[in-house]
Amino acid sequence: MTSATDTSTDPAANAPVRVRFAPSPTGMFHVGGARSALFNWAVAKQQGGTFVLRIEDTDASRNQPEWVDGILSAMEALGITKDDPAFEGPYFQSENAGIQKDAAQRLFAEGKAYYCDCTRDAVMARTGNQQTGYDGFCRDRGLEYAEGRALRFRTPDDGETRVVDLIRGNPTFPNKNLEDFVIARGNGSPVFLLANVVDDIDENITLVMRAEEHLPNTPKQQLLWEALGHTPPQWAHMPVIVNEKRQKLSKRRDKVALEDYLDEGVLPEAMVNYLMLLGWAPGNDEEILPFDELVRRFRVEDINSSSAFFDIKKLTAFNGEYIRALSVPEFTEACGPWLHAPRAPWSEEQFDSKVFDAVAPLAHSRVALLSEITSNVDFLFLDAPVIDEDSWNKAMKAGAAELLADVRTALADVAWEAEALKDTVTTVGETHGMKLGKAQAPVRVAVTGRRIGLPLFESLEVLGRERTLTRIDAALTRLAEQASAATE
RNA sequence: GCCCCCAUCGUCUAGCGGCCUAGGACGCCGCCCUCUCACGGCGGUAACGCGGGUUCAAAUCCCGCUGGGGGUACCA
Repeated sequence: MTSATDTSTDPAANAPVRVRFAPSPTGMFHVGGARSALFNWAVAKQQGGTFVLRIEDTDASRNQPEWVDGILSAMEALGITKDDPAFEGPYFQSENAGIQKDAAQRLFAEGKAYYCDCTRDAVMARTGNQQTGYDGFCRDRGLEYAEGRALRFRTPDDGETRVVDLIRGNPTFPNKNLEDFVIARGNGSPVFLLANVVDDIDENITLVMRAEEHLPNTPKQQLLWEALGHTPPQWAHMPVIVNEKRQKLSKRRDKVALEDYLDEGVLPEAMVNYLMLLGWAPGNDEEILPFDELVRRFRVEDINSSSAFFDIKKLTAFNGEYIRALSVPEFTEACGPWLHAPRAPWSEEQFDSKVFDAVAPLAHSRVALLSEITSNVDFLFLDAPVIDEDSWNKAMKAGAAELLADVRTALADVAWEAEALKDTVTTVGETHGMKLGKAQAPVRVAVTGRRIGLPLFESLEVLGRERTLTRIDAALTRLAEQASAATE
């Protein structure tokens, strides 16, 4: 005997799909939530259906109004926009409190739910301290409502509840394992299990696609759908996203806020593409694809059922691809936030957009995260380069001082143009028995502060002769100090 | 404890009984390009958890084991 059979009101079988994303505003927008939203969005977009955003704000103690704005703006960044005809909402669960309570009352009136005044301790004492759940003590006591009495749903004693899940087959739960769960608190407020179902019914949701952690809730919710006189929706439980230890990503121990990744310079498009590939593959051995194409190929049935590791390295690689696919002007535009305070270490007066434009093409392929742009170009805007000590120690070996001194002399009067600068350093290097690869190192560190970075001679050209010579002089001075300190 | 889910390279995955000597991507390692570092190009490394079945044939189906994970609230 299965309770999955419908009880009445059968919604039009071929009606356009209505999916929903129902986050609770209790913190930063989670990448796992982002993926859920995206998968649901993909289904709605592909099938000409509707995507409903519902804010589950019933736990007043943990909700913060500002988190709602965070959810909205994060979704906007992902391309899930209120302006799209497929988008509906946002609705707020708290605004549905009335019909949720009505539903609870109806269940009570029909004998499908009953009031219970058991405390947790009392239940524990009765069941022998085992975690076996509620024992049904109040089932037939005929209690009426009173402050402090919770309303419990009466689950079937036998049979089983089969959940039809698009991703994982048909998980089946013996009804005897389903305790009489609480649907309304002692103060009358509806609990998640009920509120969630009532809202889904109210919003005519036809496909509930959510994370696997909700799978154990599903038989209970399906029972509720039926008890309320409706045919349950289709279910699809997607795998959880895990950390390197294969545990569900949590805000406590893992970096999960979408905003954090965006702040580091992950392009939203790259994030969307990466997230879509967590638990699903578009086929054809292809990965980097525009969202529209991913939507075209998306199939709920093809979503994987095993958990997926959130691999920042691969995300970063995707981001590099997306950055390189940008035109230089687009790249420059995207770098904007990192070129000014507070993210940039230089002041507005020090910054020169023309100078940046000159090196942008060179930086373009060297950046996998937009935030990396600052360390690539900071030497152009800061008065003096930030010397990386490790780079200094590696580049300023024996002979570096002599070489630098000769380079400095040669650079004093040479046409200030990349090719000529390169020839100069090449020639000077040869007189010291160094190939260009080796000879450029001390110059690079003296001028940029690091041994890796943009092509040196183009950088010098943009920097200008005066500032270049000043920096070489500074390096020479430091070298001399080091030498005398070493001989003392 | 109980319930449920899951199981292919380190990672994300392709594979849905023969096209598999298991493909792609990230990572890693070489080589080429090269003023450093990147980019790009080329090559390499590396997986069907174990044991039983079913079948002419199994990574693919079934069972068991083992191992992971999720849930077990008057949170959502």
